[in-house]
Amino acid sequence: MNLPASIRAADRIYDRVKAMACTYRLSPGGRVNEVELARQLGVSRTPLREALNRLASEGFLVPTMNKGYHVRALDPAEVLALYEFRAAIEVGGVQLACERATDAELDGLEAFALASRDAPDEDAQALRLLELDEQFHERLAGLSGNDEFVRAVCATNERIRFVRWIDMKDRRAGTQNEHLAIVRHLRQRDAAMAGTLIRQHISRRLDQITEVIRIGYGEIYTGNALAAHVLDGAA
Amino acid sequence: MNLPASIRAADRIYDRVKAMACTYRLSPGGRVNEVELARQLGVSRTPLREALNRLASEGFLVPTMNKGYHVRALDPAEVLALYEFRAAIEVGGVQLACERATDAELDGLEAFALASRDAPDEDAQALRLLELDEQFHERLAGLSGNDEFVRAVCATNERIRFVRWIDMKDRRAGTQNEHLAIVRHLRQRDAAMAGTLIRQHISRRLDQITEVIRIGYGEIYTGNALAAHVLDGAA
DNA sequence: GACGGCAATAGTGTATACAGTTATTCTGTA
DNA sequence: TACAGAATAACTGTATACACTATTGCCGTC
Repeated sequence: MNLPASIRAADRIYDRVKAMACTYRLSPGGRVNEVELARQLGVSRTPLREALNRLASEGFLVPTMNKGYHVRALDPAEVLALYEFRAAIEVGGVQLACERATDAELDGLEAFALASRDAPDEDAQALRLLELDEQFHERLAGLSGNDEFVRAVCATNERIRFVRWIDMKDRRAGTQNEHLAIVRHLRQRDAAMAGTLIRQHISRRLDQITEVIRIGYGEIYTGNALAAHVLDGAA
Repeated sequence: MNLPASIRAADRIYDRVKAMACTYRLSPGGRVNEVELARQLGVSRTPLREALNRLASEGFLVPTMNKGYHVRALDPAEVLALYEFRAAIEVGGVQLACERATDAELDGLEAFALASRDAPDEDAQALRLLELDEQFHERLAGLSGNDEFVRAVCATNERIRFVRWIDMKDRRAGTQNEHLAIVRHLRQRDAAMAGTLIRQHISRRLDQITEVIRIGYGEIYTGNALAAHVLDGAA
């Protein structure tokens, strides 16, 4: 009854290509060359196309008739839409969590937020902060007791990961304290306030997204400042 | 036999297989036999696998290591979760619509709801009602001005279509009047009330889902009572 | 008859070949 | 030189072949 580690080539490269799309090592707007990419990844086109397919239906790639796939461009309007969508999901999830989460679960989440806030300095890199932030939100969504919320949160997190990573760079503090505030209102079973807080928490930097994306494009085109590998396994 | 003449085979059969999964012509829980299904659809396994892949990442199928895909079973808990999720999305979308929709757009939606309510009798089949219902909700989501909401609403609609179809059979009236009430509160820019109404509208029959699913299983296993083709192009 | 191992079968996952479509280069003409 | 159009190359979409895994049926042992 042992579950062998996933040996499917399609699964392996799915993660790699997704990482490449998230970090924009595949240049945004550019066309994906299947033969070239397959060669680069050391597999044939068949499993690669499987991965591209899944990525397209998740919104990372855009299929074009008889011209394969294009990497979705870094579009401010779209990122904004994703932030809005994420806010709606998380507010909804928090309402359910407020009804359903046990005190023990909330204790666990509070401990996580506390530990994240007091993490040692060497962990205070933008990447590490982003990772902790994503984990908090995913765990929070999990307290809704509804996996659809978790899946939706994870999916949107992946699509805005790059932007949030850029954003994290000059947003050192505050995040974890806001997380703590949310958990504490949940423990008081104050759904309305928790919902308001998480909405603010997500919307706070919404007006700066366009600027962040401008910076992001700079990072992309100034070469390896992106440190291509760093975002690969963030979640 | 390689004829990508007009459109991609993968796209064609994607819709067909999705319909088969939605209507449970592919028996829920059962394993999908690729060679058999490909033969049945008149294509090779390659485009079929592409379709199966997309359906898996959309939640219609469940991939299993070295055993292909299984049709997702009709699980009450999961349908419940989808209803909850849908409620959260639509409530969020309505808040945005309340801020952004023009009076003209709301007029249009109201006209649609009115026309739906007063549709001629021969249109009052469960399928037709479901179709109108889905369209209303998708148009409503569209007024949020955020395509992510639309996509999410459409996606969840597809996954609960079968259950709602069963449910529609003894829920003739009321739906359209509730739709009208929602639009009218939107026109008064009363986001709170519109949100409450749509949440109620969606949650109303939540407690009967288990029963509905039981009936659904009956329909599935009593053969063509399902009228397999009817749900195919509902949206 | 029950059970365990082994052969045979069926089925998935991957690679490769091929056909049709799009992009590019080359060539001739004005 | 500029440009149109054909020839060529590059690439995608599909079919097929093959390798490896899981399942099934069979046989012998207990």
